[in-house]
Amino acid sequence: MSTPIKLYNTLSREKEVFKPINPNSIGLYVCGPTVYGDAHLGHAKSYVSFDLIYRYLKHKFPQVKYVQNITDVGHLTDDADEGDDKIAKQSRLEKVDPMAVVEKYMYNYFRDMDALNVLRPNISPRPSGHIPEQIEAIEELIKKGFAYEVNGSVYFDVTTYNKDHNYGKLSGRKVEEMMDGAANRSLNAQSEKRTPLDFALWKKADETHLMQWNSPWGMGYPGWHIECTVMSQKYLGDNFDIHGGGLENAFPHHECEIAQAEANKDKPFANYWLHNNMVTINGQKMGKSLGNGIFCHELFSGDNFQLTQPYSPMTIRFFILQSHYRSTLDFSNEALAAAEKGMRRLMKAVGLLNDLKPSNASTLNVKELEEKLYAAMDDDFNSPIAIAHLFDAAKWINLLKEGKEQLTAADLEQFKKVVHLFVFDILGLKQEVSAEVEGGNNALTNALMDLVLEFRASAKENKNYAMADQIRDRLKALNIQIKDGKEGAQWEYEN
RNA sequence: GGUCUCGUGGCCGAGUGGCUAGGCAGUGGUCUGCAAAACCAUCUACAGCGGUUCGAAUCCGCUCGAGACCUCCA
Repeated sequence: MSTPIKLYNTLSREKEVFKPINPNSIGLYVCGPTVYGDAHLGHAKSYVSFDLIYRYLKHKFPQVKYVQNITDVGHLTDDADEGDDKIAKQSRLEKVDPMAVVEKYMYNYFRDMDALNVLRPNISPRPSGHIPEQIEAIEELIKKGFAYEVNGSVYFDVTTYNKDHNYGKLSGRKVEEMMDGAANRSLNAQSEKRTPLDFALWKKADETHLMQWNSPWGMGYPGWHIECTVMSQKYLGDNFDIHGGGLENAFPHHECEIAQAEANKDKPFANYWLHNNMVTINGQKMGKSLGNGIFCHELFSGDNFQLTQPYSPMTIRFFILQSHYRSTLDFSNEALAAAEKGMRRLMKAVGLLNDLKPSNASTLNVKELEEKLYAAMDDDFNSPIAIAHLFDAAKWINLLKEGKEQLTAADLEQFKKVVHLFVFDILGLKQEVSAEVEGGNNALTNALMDLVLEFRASAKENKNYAMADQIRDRLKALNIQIKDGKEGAQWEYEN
């Protein structure tokens, strides 16, 4: 399948045909988390979305280099230039080393993403491990006149940069307008910056600062934006294909990344900018200050006052994929419960694929289904449309099983292949099996269940419905559902 | 205040000039000893008011409402 992918590029504000720099190796950089706390529903949406994009690119191209940073220094609590380092602040709260904070939450992050079946990036670089590279880039910026040092800190000179470049081209802002806006706002008067728009490349650290490194400007630490510029270019080249991240980072973070990169290299940075949208909870933004945040592990356990029940990782993933990555996604228990039911129906059907028997003729158009699925994904990774088509496939599977539709052996093979490809490989869904099922002796269980169903069948034959219902009810209590059909009864676990 | 985005049926959520989105819930049916599951059928829409057009949920304007960024957040 070599149909072109169209993707919405924030730089142009329209859908563009994706033209890779090198079709044999796609470069994808996505802003990763600052690991000072556990991953929440917003992280889940963001990284499931980019996982979908990564998976689809991987399917369409021979190689995708996926780089996603783990921020472990330099991300401040207030704005890019003031306030405390988030990691340092958390380390004081937890009374452990900053890097212990990083280790803990990084592992938790990967644990939760693994549960969501998010594929790991090829490279997860950390800024603390790229201090020399960042210093080098800052020195180059100073040398080229795009940055200046004040008191051991270094700032990017937006005014100078904007003379020959367009600062604000990503977020659609104009420097003059931002200056006006900034002038009207009560910013700290004694700032070292020449203008409020300038941003920190390197910050001076006093003795009490927990994470600091030596530099040409004395002891300090890198600014937040420079890490992404340096690490993306180090692993993907000065000009690479796709840069992704959360919509809230378009300004200033991504704008600053572009400025740093294009000032230094004098060539375009990322060709395509992809931004995913946010999660709202009952229509309201999810945020720390609102106290309505939900961690991934809370979703999985149900342990949060806003949750009426636990939701499995695949339910969360499916819920996220049922909306488009550029749309806001509104969380509610009702919506999650609906997603859970829908997903179970879909996955049950997919699980029946291998039981289907071929016929002499086909009554369904597999080729058309395949084309629709590709068309959906090619159109800016439209997973909700793809899922809608997969529900058609689920309906087909059930009808095929009942013999109401037919497929030839060749079509059936292709049908299985396509459904498996999109459900498992591209959408990244997987069958969820409870631990007790997985841990059980399946061969033995199957044999025992056959026996039980046999007894029930003979009870029914003798019109001993009390007995038949008792068997059904008792099995129900064990989370085993009996499904009567004209070919006899079947059973399955309800997770 | 500035910049931008969005308002779709009971709920979630696609679509974006004329063609069924889909899921969940509801209703009727097939099947069943009865259920469940599955399948079939079906109801409820495009915030409001103008305008453009043969035709608008889709384009334009205004009003109302919500949200994002500008200050930490995926």
